[in-house]
Amino acid sequence: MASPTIDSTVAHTRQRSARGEGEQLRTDLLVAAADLIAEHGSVDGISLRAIARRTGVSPTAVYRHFSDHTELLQASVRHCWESFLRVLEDARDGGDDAFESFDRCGFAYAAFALENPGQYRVLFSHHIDLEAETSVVANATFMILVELVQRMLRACDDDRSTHFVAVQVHTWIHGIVDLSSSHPDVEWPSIDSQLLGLRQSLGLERPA
Amino acid sequence: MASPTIDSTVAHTRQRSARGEGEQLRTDLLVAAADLIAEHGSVDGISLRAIARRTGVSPTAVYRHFSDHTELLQASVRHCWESFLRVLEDARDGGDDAFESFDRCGFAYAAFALENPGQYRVLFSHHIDLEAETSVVANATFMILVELVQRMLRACDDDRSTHFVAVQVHTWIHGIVDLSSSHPDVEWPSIDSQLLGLRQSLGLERPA
DNA sequence: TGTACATCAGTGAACGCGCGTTCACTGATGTAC
DNA sequence: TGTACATCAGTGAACGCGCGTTCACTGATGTAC
Repeated sequence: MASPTIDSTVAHTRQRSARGEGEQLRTDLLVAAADLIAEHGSVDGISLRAIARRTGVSPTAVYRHFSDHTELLQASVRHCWESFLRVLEDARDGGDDAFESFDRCGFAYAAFALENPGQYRVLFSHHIDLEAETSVVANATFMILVELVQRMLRACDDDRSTHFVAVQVHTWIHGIVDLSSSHPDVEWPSIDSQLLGLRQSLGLERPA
Repeated sequence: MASPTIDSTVAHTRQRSARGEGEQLRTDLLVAAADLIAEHGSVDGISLRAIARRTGVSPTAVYRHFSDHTELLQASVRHCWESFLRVLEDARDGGDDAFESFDRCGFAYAAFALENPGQYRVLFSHHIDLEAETSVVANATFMILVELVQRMLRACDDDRSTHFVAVQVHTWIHGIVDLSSSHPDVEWPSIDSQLLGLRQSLGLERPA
């Protein structure tokens, strides 16, 4: 409840970047921050000093790349969104069929959330003042879904509102993965059967 | 992102409880903690001193009722669960018809979550080591749902698994209210239309 | 080819702050005699 | 009816800690001449 020590791991090993390679530290800090967020399950309580420690660098080195603690956390949230978007794009682009893309995206979505519950929660379950650029990325992930739903509804001659159905898919899948990852002790039905139930209940099946 | 000052409000007004009324402070602390959790949207970062300040009492007074910071937060989470359970029980008991009870509970659930987003998130969207007694309360809320689903399925001669359908209802409604309250800036369909869509998609309609 | 200098990627000490917790205390109120 | 005392509901000062941020610095490396 009160946060246990979360950053005992120190990277003693890091050696100073070569001249001109200073940007490497920026990336290293974002990755360390994302890891800490993932472990902690929240962006609150992730200190600048803990991120620096995890990266193997003094707290003051952070200020060479970020103007303050807040900017570092914001950049790291954006980093998480970009990872998530890439996962969904890859799943979508694994083939041309909309129904198969939908299934692949569903599994990829669930896999990301269950493997990175802390990061996922930061993306969707925590009210954060996003920078504009992050909102753009967040919107792009939803547009992947909207597009797939549109292609499926067309293939079925189904005249439901694309946006409404996309919201239904999104709210439901979010509920499934958020509850599963928040309450791993509960015996949930398998993710596969839940995603199948979702697709059937929402009538998103390939026409016969 | 970095927590803004959240506890500027100090209750100067509180006067010392009368002799024998010392337990009043315990309740006051739980309410103050729940309020702070609700405002902050997370249990992390809610300090014992902030709770004492909000209650109008010195930090040391807390130790007359709780052994430490963690115990205070745990008790306050349990307090939130009990409020939530009471809301659902009241909604369920507003009439005998299972289908109407289901609708009342759905609205009550959504109303609680949207009016107390911080509290709701603490209940469902944050992995916490619950004490045993809190788990009992949490289970009781799910059993309300299971029971209602069972009555509806029976009325429909529907042989689907009660538990599976109850999980479907739970995951979906959680997704709806969690996303709505986490992202109030997005233009979601109305809660009413989303709950209606849920009930229709899951085939929980009164037989004709 | 040698050297002075600028640049770069950081470090380390120090600051003021809020935190959880401890300790000894205060002052009102009920109770025993 | 008066008084000594126990109990109760707190308070206030102090502690050591980790925090975000600042400041002046270091030492390696590239570059101009």
